[in-house]
Amino acid sequence: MINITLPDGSVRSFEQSLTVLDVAKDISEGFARNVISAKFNDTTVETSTLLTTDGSLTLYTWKDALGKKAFWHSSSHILAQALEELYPGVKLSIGPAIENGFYYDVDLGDQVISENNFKAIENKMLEIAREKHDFSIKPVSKADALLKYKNEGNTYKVELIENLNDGEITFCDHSSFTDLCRGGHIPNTGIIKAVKVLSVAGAYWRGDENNIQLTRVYGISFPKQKELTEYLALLEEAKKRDHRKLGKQLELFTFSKKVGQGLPLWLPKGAALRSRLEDFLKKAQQKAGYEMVITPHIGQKELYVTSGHYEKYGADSFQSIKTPKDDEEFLLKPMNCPHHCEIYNAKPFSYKELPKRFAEFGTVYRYEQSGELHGLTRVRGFTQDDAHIFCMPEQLDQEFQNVIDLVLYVFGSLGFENFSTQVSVRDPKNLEKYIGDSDVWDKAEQAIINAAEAKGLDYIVETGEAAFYGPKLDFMVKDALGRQWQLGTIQVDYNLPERFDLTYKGADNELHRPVMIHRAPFGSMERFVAILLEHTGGNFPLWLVPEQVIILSISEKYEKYARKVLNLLENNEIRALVDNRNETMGKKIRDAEMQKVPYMIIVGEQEELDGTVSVRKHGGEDLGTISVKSFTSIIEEEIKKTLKEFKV
RNA sequence: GCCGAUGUAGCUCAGCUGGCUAGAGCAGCUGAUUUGUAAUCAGCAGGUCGUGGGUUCGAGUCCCUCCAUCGGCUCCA
Repeated sequence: MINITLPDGSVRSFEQSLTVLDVAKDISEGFARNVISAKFNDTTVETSTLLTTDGSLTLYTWKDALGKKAFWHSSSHILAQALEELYPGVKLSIGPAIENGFYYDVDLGDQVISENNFKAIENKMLEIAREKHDFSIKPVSKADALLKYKNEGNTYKVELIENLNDGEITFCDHSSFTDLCRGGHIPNTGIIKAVKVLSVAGAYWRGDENNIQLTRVYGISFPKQKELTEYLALLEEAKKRDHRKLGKQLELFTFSKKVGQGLPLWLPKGAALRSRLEDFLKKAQQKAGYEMVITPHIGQKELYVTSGHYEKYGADSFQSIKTPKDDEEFLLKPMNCPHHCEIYNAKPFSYKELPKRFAEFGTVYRYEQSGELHGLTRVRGFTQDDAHIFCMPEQLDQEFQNVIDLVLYVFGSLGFENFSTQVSVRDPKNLEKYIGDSDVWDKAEQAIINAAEAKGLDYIVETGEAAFYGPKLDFMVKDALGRQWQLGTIQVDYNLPERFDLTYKGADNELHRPVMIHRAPFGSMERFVAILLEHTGGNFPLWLVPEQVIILSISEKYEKYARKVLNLLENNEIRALVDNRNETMGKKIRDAEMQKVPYMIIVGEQEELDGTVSVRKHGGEDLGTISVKSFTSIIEEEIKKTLKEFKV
């Protein structure tokens, strides 16, 4: 007699051992047809797994995240089989399910896969799928497992197996195909009805660029053709929100081959938008007790030797700028902290004056690898909304929490709700990557976790993601295609104060060392605007948008009245412009719609006579004919709703 | 930096297996039209086909170099 507990707490008793699928059938035949994977006592199992003991069982269908995982994991086996058949001699390495689909990393020798081959791979995969092969898991001894792959000359699998213990090695079979595998499959290949090979890329073995580069084939699969079609349509939709496309369309920024790659040029509308963002933050920072400072774009090499940046990044950065005569060397500043440390050092501070909070929209230059550049999200010259807080150790927790409040305020004002927070700490296996004593790092990491806890953030801890001088709390947001980007960041640093010999006079009349917080709520203006573009699809909040209102005159006869309305709006600090082109109303509306102007005002004979305006919102909503005054209050109300004051 | 792909007018794209002065729509300019909620009509102008080299009687089309961009990998102070 065995008892199986289901997620709802109910217990089902069975006379004898039975498979996962049997339990599903016991619940309902219909349900059982949809069950594709399961978890038994926290271990992923197959639907064919025989249950011999009491335990709790969770059954998954395609609708569950773990069901999808099993589906895509199984699909990657089929991809591997297809590749083996199409590319003789291919060596398999690893092939997991990912957030959207799966991939397989293979060593093709001197064969090459390109987009032209995708169709053939898909067809082969579908052919295998249609044959409805069962997936079956079998235990294999380490010796046998090694023997198989040594015979095949597959060093990747051999390396993987060598790191496994005897007794925990399993192979998964379907059709004529066998692969080293931990398990977690769907019942048979026939469930996979639609397959798409999405892309092919190079990927270093074990993620290490010193290793050989394998070929990574990305794919996705679905139980219905319709779902694949919908997914591909979704991808197409997402591409329309690409900030590079929108930035061009809305004339916000551009790049020039002559100026250089990764060096963004802000166009008038983009520059205005950006300075509006800066003003917004300046206002909040002023309330929070920050003081603005300004520092130059270059600094003596010695400055970065002191900070430790030169040793860490000097070789892979823009190289030094030399002077005509003397043997001086300057570097383009890759960050603002060393400059701010010297501002702190400009005069002695008493503990009574701390914390000092120096803020600057500081433009920095970093030599990013060419393959890394990406629109406005990864560039070589960018402006950080930087600030450095110098405080006493006992002020650290409170200061850090205050910064979290500021970041949350910034995100809230711009409608970022789907962000995640991560605490980035040292990689304990690579301590040589970091400067400073271990106990100081412990303190810093603890301070961040304390603050994140105090603010109730739902954070994850990422090891190895810390900056070389200190751990950080990062605010991550996804772009249109689901790629994760770091925007806001808050970092605790005990090291630079040491290196720059920063001090304050304590109540005990002794000199003490302050702690430093680096922080940037936006992260960088470039990246923030990019992600904001992708999130809003170019429909910025009203307070931020380049043009809030466009006034469309029906004909030249009403241009004078249009100017009058413009004037009234401008008096109320509403950003508006007049479209008095000799075009039809339909054309003017179409153009304004494509420029994503939030409000269109139409003025003709009727409006001029009554002193009113006809209002159309972006997207087509008709607000009717109203007075200019009530229109301005509509605008003011909408702004008030999204843009709240920062409360300290 | 590495793997794969792409690069034709300001923008979006066509140009088959190499063959006469490289096409279209939009944007621009000129003119007509004076317009009521997503494209009025006509005309004009605009391109050393990313760059440099090569193959060929002949290259936008084939090959190589470099540059830039895109999708990944690595990296990200």
